[in-house]
Amino acid sequence: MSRDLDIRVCIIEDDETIREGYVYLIGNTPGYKVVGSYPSFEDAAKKIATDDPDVLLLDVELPGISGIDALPKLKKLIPEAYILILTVYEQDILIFRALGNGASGYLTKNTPPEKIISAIQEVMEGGGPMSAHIARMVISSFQRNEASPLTRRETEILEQIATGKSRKRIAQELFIDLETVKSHIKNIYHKLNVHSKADAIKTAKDNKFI
Amino acid sequence: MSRDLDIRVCIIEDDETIREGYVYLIGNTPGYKVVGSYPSFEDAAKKIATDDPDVLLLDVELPGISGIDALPKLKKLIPEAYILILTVYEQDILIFRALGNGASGYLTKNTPPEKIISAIQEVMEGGGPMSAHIARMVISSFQRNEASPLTRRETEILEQIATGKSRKRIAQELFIDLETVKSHIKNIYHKLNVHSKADAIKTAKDNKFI
DNA sequence: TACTACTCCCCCAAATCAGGTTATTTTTAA
DNA sequence: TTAAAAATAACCTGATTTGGGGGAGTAGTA
Repeated sequence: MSRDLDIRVCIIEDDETIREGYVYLIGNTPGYKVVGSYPSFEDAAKKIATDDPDVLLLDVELPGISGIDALPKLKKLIPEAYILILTVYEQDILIFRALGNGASGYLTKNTPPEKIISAIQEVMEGGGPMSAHIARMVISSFQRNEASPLTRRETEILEQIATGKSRKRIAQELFIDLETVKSHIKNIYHKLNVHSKADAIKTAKDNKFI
Repeated sequence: MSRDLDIRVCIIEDDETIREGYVYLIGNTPGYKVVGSYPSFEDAAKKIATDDPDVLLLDVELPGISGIDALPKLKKLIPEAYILILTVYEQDILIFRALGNGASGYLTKNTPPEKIISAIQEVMEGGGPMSAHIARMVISSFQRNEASPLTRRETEILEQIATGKSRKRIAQELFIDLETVKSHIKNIYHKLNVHSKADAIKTAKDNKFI
């Protein structure tokens, strides 16, 4: 019999073999308890709220609605639970959408069993478990392109523009003349080969200049 | 004698006791080699390029120039090396500035010795080692505020505004009338109690509405 | 039914933006 | 220490955008 303080885990995974593997792994680990396991979001939706899980292991590639799109809905059904993504995909778009939609961790499926258990433990203790490559991609998303053609001041001004501030306001806050700001902007446009704020911001963000 | 394939590690840490601790730990781990250890960036700057480290352990609170501000300069001196931040500070501003300035990992000083070793290993293999709390903070930075007062369309439009696009262009890309965009913006301003693009963007970002 | 979200219309004045050219001073790097 | 790069500022023009006021219809939902 499982104790009351067991960590309650739910699983949504369409591949039966893999799903049963997780159920077996977690069910046989002391301190953990599987309170629900489903092959799709649709199946889970009806019952998961009463399962009252602490942690949900979620596959991203599900039949019907994808795991990523299911995330916000699951969040509403079980707002207190932590959701860990388990997937074979390591595409940046998927990762960032998953994290943006409320996932608290992101593991690839080659994660060894003991690591899955420790990830569940970790997320319960306030951590954010991620596979090594995922963590690197997340960190990289914060980093700038060293080879930016923009000078320090130009970069600073373009960042300010990206916050929606007018040229006049930027001038005031940087203690320089409006004409100077305009000069910088002209130079930025020339360097990036654009003719508007929006295009400059897009180009700069795409290339990690800002 | 250390072999040629040892991972070459440098350390910049002002506290001598801690620094010597790291030197001892790493120097006595097979497969790792300490090629330099310094109490400040200024001391490191002269010699670190010839040390040719694979990984640099960097403290953020240094005498003179701070570790975070030293990061870009260190990157230029040793562009091939991975830099791991080691610190007692867990403030978000510090973390994001460090990652933005080129750090490949972020560890707190209560990290046990074996974890420091495995973090060095991990970063060499393409990972992004982070302490549990740091990882959670990084993940949280991607997440939205569920309690946003903005509707889906308003959020979408404010996001578009934040990319620098004009109302006309937003209208075209969303296939709605310019007047509709203006209506949404008025509603956004009212809800956020602001009177300009810049203030709306700032409020929305501060509160993670976008 | 009332409410919310989304859509569209009219009006207005002020402010901002994009582009051109030139030129001085300050910083940085060779 | 000198040349190059970066940052600063000026003057010009015309087109575009912005913020704010009002009102109103439609669809979907509680």
